[in-house]
Amino acid sequence: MKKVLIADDEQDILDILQFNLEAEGYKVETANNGVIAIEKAKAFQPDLIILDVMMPGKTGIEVCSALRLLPAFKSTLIIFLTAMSDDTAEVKGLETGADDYLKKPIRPKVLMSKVNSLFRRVSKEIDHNINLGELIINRENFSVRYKNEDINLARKEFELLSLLASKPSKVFLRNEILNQIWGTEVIVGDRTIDVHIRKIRQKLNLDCIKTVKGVGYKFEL
Amino acid sequence: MKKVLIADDEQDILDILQFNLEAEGYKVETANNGVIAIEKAKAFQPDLIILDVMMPGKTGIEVCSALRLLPAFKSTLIIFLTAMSDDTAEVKGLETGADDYLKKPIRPKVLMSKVNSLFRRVSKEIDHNINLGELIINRENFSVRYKNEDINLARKEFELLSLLASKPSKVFLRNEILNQIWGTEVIVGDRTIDVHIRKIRQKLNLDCIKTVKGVGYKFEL
DNA sequence: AATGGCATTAACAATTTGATAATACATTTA
DNA sequence: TAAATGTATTATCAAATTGTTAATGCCATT
Repeated sequence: MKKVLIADDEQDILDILQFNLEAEGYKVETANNGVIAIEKAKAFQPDLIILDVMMPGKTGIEVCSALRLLPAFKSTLIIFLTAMSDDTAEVKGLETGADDYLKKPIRPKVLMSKVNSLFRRVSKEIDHNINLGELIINRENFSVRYKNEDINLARKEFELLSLLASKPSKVFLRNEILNQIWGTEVIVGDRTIDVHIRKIRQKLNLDCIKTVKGVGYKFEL
Repeated sequence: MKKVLIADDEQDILDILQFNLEAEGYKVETANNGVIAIEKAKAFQPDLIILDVMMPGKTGIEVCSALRLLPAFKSTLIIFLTAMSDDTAEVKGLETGADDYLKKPIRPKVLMSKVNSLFRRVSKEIDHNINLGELIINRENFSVRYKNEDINLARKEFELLSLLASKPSKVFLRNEILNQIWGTEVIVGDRTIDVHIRKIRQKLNLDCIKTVKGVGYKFEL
């Protein structure tokens, strides 16, 4: 079940949004201001955050920028709520890294169609992407990003990392790995895997591949 | 979701148009005059721009001409709003490169039918154009423009570039490429793709085709 | 028939990648 | 502690892959 966090200083709006979202099966949390929104976001780990732009204290835009700095919120969906009056807010909002915006007064149907279509959009991308906080593996682009920097992995290295990361915490036996990546035909020596593992560790400079002695390897952040 | 920019100096008109467009699921931005319209157009990158002809400062026609000079707006839809009185405006407007015009007073139903039908018309053509900032690929005329200069690509070169550019960042496997461009019947040698790639790189003089060794090629600006 | 443009191939150079061996290190076991 | 076992690291070489250039054959046009 998808989780949505709503932040607005008007209780009415919170109620309306919460009602509608819950009616469609989303799990909802609310926050009355920007500071609380950030706290709740960290605790609740929502898939979508709806942020009012004008809030006392921290504005929605500030909340958004703050969250985007955290790896856990790199790819969280964010929608802004703006009052009719603020004109430039929209442009600025999208630049800050929001995925969409919504103008007040809110019409539930418009809201829900936006929310649903955002989730639909993301669910298509999910096939190709393994998203692990600061580490993003994209099978379509054969790319690996860590802390927003591209890591250049060779083919076998990529396949190996990709395999391990596809099921974090699962221990892959050396045999399993050989079968998955090298196939049953090719026969390679024992040290081959180690060497590739080492290169990945080196390039990634991140201790995410654990050795399980006598058994195999596993991916774990 | 399609993006629409509306420029008019009358707030009433902006409100009416915005309301109707958003009700149909368009993402809307507004501008009160020509200068702001141009700024917003650049930032917002709308799919459709609705321009009032009579605006203080820059007229809609001037805005249109200015935008059409920029490659990013070569194929953006533009609709003019004209008062009953201006007679010649329509003709002039279409000459400047507008796709349609609308007479005031505006009737929402007429507006929406025009907008929708324009998008429908374009959605058929959209296959023909790939627009990537300074690089414009037009499948209809087999033409490629880079920085407003025509690049002359041979057929296979064009198809290849066109394929890669159709999904920037996606890595196309050599097999995929062969299937898409040469089909399954024809069998060509291994170096054929490379040679074409090289020629494209040479002619485009732009480092946009990346090699992913052992995998394939991808387009990336 | 001659020309010019294009697609393909051949041949070779350059580069990248993968596998292995040799060695060093770490952990467990006797 | 010494031996045994398993893994890490490094250098090195072989193999695979791609880049480049020139040459060939084809086709349409003149």
